Amino acid sequence: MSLILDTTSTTPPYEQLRDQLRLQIVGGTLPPGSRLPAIRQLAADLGIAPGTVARAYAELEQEALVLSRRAKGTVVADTSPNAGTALLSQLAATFARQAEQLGVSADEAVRAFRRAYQGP
Amino acid sequence: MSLILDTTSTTPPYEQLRDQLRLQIVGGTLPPGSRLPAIRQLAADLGIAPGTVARAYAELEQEALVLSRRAKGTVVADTSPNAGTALLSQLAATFARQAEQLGVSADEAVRAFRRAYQGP
Amino acid sequence: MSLILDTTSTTPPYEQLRDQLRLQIVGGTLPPGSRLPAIRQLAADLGIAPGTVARAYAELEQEALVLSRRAKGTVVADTSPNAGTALLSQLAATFARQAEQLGVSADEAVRAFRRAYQGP
Amino acid sequence: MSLILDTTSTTPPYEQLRDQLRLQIVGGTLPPGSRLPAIRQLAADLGIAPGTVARAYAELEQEALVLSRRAKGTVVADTSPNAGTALLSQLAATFARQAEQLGVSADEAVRAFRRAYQGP
DNA sequence: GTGGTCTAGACCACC
DNA sequence: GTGGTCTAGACCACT
Repeated sequence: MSLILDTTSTTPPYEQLRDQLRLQIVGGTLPPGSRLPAIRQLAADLGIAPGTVARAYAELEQEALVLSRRAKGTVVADTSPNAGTALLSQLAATFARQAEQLGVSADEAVRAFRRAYQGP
Repeated sequence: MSLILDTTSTTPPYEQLRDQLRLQIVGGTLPPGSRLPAIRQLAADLGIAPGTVARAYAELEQEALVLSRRAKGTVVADTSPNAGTALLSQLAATFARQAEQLGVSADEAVRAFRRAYQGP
Repeated sequence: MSLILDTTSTTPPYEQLRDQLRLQIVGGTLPPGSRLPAIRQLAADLGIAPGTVARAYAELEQEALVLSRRAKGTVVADTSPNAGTALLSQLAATFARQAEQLGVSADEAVRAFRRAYQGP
Repeated sequence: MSLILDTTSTTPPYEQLRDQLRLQIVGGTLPPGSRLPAIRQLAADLGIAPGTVARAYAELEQEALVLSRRAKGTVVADTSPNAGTALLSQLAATFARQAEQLGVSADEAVRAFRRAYQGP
């Protein structure tokens, strides 16, 4: 479980948490049926208040990405297969807007991306 | 001057403003020597308080991207020519990290990017 | 905590506050880990607006002399041991420039200083 | 005439000007009877507005350090011989207060001063 | 008219 | 209760 918080950012911790979990769920790193860490456990690990973790989980539940069952914890829901594609499109669009504002060509942006990419 | 605020975002308006101006400055859309809108003018246009615009300008001045002089307005400074490349690398890295967490291949991410890109 | 504002000076209050706190931090009067007064508390004590204190704290955070954490307050950071020496050199240089412009010898300036010094 | 303005400082230009002129008058670099530069001339040299220079001169006149005579310009007045000593004491006191807040001994402060002093 | 600062009070996120 | 941000309006120094 790689979850990292930047406490100096103005992005609230619950959003950082929610966004990272969403990526891992939709991308399959956290497959349907797997359990998220218990709220108190994760809060302790990250050194934040339980309410903050709870809020991140609640927002994911509202997006139907997880299910919270009393006393059973929070488990990853079955996700629609195109959720990943939709999220990727959205993230790509953000980068595209930035490149456009920078006045950078598509090819330049792609080269910068390939230089940065180290993944699978 | 295309400057848009997303009032639903949790990113504070002064950061949205600062980030967009930074892109346009290092990208050359706002060339060295050009004047930014007067604080009160831009505040009125965007429907926000002058202090919010002032803060965005102040942070850009701290990054040495602009110079603010009393009674003379705020002017784009001479920027190091590789500032644009550095910023692009950083933005590309953010997108790359997201793609990696999503478990998406570089080629898939590039395809999504090219679909979203509509620029020059 | 000795913090005094000169309301007749043209030096803005947030700078006076910042400068005094900086001296006490790098000098060790406020040791690493110690808490600064809460923003609203100090503002009330000094009879100024909270935003003014907040700005002083924000600038110190930017200099990495303090750390501000939501709901945890503002705490003195670990500072490089030569920060004090560097600051002393800078203040001594200011006095030296003034003495030079006055056309005063080093010995005269030192005598005046020793007469004024009442410290530890 | 060495007069330098720091346009980034929050100290208003008219105060910077006034303070530097005061040092040079009281210290004898500008002897009694000598003429200050014409207001418009100095303003042009420094790249500031004439009103700013006029204000600095006006404050010096109020301190009886200069005399403005219509059409004859501004000339340095006869100054009391202990003006220099008084000003030196005041500047020394400022440095002493800073050293004290820094928790630095008189000897340390003096060493730092002698290192910085390069004057006559 | 321009930026810089301050006020007084508000809401938010967090603990 | 704590810091972070925003508002709406004010005064100042400067051109």
